Amino acid sequence: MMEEKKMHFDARAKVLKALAHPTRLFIIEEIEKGENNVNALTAMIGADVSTVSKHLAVLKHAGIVIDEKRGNQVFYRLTVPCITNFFGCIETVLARQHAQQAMAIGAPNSIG
Amino acid sequence: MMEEKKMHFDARAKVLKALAHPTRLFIIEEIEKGENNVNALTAMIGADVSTVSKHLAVLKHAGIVIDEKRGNQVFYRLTVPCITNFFGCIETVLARQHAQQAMAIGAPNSIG
DNA sequence: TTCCTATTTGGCTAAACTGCCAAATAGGAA
DNA sequence: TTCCTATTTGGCAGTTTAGCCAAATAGGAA
Repeated sequence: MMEEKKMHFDARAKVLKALAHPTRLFIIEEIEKGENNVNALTAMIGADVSTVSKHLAVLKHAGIVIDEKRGNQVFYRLTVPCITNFFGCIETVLARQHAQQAMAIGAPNSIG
Repeated sequence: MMEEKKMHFDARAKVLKALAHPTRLFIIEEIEKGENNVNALTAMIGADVSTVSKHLAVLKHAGIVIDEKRGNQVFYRLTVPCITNFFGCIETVLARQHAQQAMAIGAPNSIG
């Protein structure tokens, strides 16, 4: 694997890694509707504030969200609007999984 | 967070987690060109065969690739064609990161 | 200043992930 | 059968991640 290509895959993998957590996906979907502060997100998620803060830090470090301090609150919003439709293909994968399961129940050996 | 929604985020996170590794991204890009067997991929990647085999198992378990045994070789291919264009948004995030870095060098406080 | 709220950081434990080696498994050829 | 190649599986050591609590930091109000 060429060195340049490898760095490219590393960079993409880092972004995906930041996305790959249910709480962080929730945060993304939530702030896609509009910016939100840590406290409000924490109330919705139901985990410790420190946990939510760290999830936000992961998203920020990956360049997915951006933060802005106003008064003693910190508001987060998406850096890129495309993140949400981004999930269309994942849904396709999931739909396929469900289809396979259904086929497996009906006809165990018919999957090619 | 509602239970139903939580399961949905869990499912999406699992797919993303499977994608979030440079070697697996390489595999995806490679077999997107056409099916490939474990040996050939291993040669390209330059890791141990067992390592590559496990990466393929992760992708398979996530429903991203499918395998087919022919003779004593196993060929892998993508289950869904969309996985590749899927990365468009990630590139946008990465481009933004680079833009931010460039701006940070030229004008440290001008990022909104 | 002191107090209160919002957020981040440090530290810890438990769990998950990675990559290698060695061994097991499977198919084809002799 | 035995041998060879292709692939998967088991296991182990090192690294990373997740989530909590406690403590530190920052801003606003009294």
